[in-house]
Amino acid sequence: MSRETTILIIDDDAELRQALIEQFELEEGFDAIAAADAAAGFAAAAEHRPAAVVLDVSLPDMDGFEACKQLRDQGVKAPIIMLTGAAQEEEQQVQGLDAGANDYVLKPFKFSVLLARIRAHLRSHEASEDAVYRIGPYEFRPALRLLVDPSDKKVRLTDKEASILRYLYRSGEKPVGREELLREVWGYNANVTTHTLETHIYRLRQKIEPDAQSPKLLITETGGYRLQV
Amino acid sequence: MSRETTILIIDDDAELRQALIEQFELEEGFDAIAAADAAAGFAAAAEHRPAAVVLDVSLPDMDGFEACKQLRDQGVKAPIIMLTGAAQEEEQQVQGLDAGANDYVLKPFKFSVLLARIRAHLRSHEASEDAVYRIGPYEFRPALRLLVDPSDKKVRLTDKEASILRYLYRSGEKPVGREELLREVWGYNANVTTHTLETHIYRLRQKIEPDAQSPKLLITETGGYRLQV
DNA sequence: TTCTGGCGTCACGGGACCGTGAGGGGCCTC
DNA sequence: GAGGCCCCTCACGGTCCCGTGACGCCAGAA
Repeated sequence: MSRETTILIIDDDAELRQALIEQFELEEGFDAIAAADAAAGFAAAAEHRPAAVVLDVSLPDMDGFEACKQLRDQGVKAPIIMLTGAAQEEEQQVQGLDAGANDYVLKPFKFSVLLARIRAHLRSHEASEDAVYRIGPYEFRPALRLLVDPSDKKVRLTDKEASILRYLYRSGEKPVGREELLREVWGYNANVTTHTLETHIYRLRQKIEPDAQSPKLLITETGGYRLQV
Repeated sequence: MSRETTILIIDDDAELRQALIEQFELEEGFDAIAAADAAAGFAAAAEHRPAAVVLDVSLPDMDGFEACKQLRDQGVKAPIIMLTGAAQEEEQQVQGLDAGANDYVLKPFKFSVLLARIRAHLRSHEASEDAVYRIGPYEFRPALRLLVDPSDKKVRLTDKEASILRYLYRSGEKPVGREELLREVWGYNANVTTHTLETHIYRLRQKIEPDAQSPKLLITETGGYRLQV
């Protein structure tokens, strides 16, 4: 399924790359992709829109600080964690953080530490305006209430529609009961009926389903709805 | 002025506390407040709503992990940076980050490193849904388009009103020209006149100024507006 | 078969939000 | 003092959003 959180690793050390990919994928259930130099990293970032980036400070074609800046210029809002093996650390840390990195981890590091830091950044980035979810063929930006399809066409969602979609997304592929959805979107003392919710689902489908008659993304389950991500 | 970014330091080492306060205040222009134990820290967090928290792992009345969790439970969404002097670091780092901390810095540390990390967190927290600004007597939550006054009364803002207020806030006390504000709020090719903006300012004043006739917060300057924070 | 409950479809009306028009006050310049 | 400019005030109408009502379809139970 396409819902996995994607981590991009940019490092010229093939061994480390491979080790990180394996641990992210097998032990943590992330999607991990890797690039050996900055140029490949930029391309991968543009294509896969990773949820986080692990970036080595020394790359064959560019130094990591410059790469970090260029990633930001390229529009990458995801957390960037820089890795270093260098000795004179303090100044580099400051430099890295000022270049737009979110964190700076010294080699050698324990995988568990890197992982905990990535998790912390992902967690705090969740609540960010820049957060981007992938739903079927769409890019979904909850804070902007916007869906962007592959041909870059933009669909504006209303407040309620975006809230529904966000809650369904965060529930993964688990079906969400109508009552639960009402509570989450309308508040604990929702004084609307499930019929109102059904109407919003109807309108949402008109916007996101190519064929609203046979929904492929926003599936009806008995008692609720589910997102086919 | 009340606009300074407030940093809360919770540490039982009086010397370190004093050194940090001085550096934050004198060298960096932050407001710094300090507490010697967790209980005092909770009270200070509730009262001052700091933009970031520096938290020692070992406190007289509670360990730092527990303190971190309680801060979160208490509703503190600001970045929390934990400090440690302990030797067995890795496990503690993971534990701290899992407890809800955003970062974990080892003692001894260079002040410049701590500062760079705080800056990085403040920067990324700016774009968060949880960001809270202080405007005059109000708490302003841009993502929720909400103003909360001292008596906890809530004022809902419209989209445009919130955007205007956010941009003015981010400009500090510098006056912002009408054209600039139009560009920022309505987009680069705004096809509305400044008269539209003036009307929104009028409506905003109706909501936030006790006496809309003589504005105390949203001040008219020649050519634009300024926020008296 | 008929009935019933769950859900989809669609139209209607009210309210919120926003842009604009009309008018007015204050200040400066001629 | 007349005119012009900047800005405030407030009302009007259009559009979007949302809740609800009315109706229809389908499946399972009676």
